[in-house]
Amino acid sequence: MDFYRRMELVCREIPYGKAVSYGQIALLCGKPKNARQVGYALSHRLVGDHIPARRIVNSAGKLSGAKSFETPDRQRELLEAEGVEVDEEERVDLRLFGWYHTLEVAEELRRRFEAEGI
DNA sequence: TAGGTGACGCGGT
DNA sequence: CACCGCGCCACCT
Repeated sequence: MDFYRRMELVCREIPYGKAVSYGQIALLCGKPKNARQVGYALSHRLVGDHIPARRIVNSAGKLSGAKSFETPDRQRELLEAEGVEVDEEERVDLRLFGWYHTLEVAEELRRRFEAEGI
């Protein structure tokens, strides 16, 4: 299975104005223990730049990858531009802006991976 | 092959 | 709350 190709499809499902953790992405990709790999893929640009990397934060809501953007505050600016509040600690409240995917979304993605042999 | 490094996460304190 | 220790795993020396 191609984890990075899966990541691309999963990331496209993250809604505008929402944020999600590395762990959630890994889970949807079928490898719940690979949260670190999600960060690795993003920092090394292994999944293309057309995915909403700005919406991926750690489980505490912190913008842990901000330093990898054009400028250190770029991620915060992009998120705020779509209505996501970021506090002075570079953190978003996932209870308010977190993306809680449905079982339907998870199954739909699984079917797609299966169908496309990913 | 062995050891080090993280855009990580969880549980304990 | 915060901080810390530890498990985790793909990659890179």
